[in-house]
Amino acid sequence: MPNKSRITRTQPAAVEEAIRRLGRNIRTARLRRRLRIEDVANRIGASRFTVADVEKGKPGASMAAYAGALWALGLLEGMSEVADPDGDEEGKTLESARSPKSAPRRRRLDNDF
Amino acid sequence: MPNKSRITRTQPAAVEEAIRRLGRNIRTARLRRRLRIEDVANRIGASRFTVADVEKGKPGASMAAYAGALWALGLLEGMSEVADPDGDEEGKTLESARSPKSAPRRRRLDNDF
DNA sequence: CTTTTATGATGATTTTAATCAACATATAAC
DNA sequence: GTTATATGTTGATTAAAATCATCATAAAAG
Repeated sequence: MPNKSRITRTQPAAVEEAIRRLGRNIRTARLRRRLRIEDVANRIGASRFTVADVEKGKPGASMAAYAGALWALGLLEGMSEVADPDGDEEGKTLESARSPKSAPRRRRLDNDF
Repeated sequence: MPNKSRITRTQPAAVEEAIRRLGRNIRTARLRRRLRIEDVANRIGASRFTVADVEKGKPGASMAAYAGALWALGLLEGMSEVADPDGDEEGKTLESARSPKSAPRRRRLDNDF
């Protein structure tokens, strides 16, 4: 990351916690399968340090590292359900029969949020 | 990433596809909520470019970026279920009543996989 | 159609992720 | 207990992520 990388440092507590939990889950799954960190690393072409970061729930680690670890453990399918449009009830309710390709225009000075 | 960054380049097709799908799902959820890429970016303290990368399913983008986007859309909870130990039937079966803190020792020259 | 805004694309800059080496520690196997 | 292996830690190196600026394109609103 470059310029004032805010994203990896200033994150809502809920986000950091969710990532840490995912890391712990991955670690639990690996140990249950009797695999070493290095085994997982070898399967996805990464170093043991990167996989260790994933298990620690490091926010800055790449999605490729997390998804790769899940794949190596046979747990990738669960990721496809995250934010699945079919399960996004709130989104379906908000959607007004249309499927816009860009967000609606904002009026000038409409700095909401 | 540094030295010969393999992880973000050499990924199983299934991993890349799963990440792309997640990105598409995030985009769909955002549009349903009538939010701009920039709105999501502002909520998590990221640039619009980073959020755009997430929606494109860029493997190298950080987990913080993906999780942050999910959080901004109220979809973070789904992430907690990924690799959830309680739902990992295969893992539970493999686990032999014990909870080892490190993987089992490997005999010399046991370069499996 | 016109206007306005959201998004895409490219290139440059800066911070950091991913890597490796070396050593320390902890845990499993015996 | 001893031994061997898995994991943790620290610091250095290098490539890439995140950022920003700018311009181009596309789509919504009127």
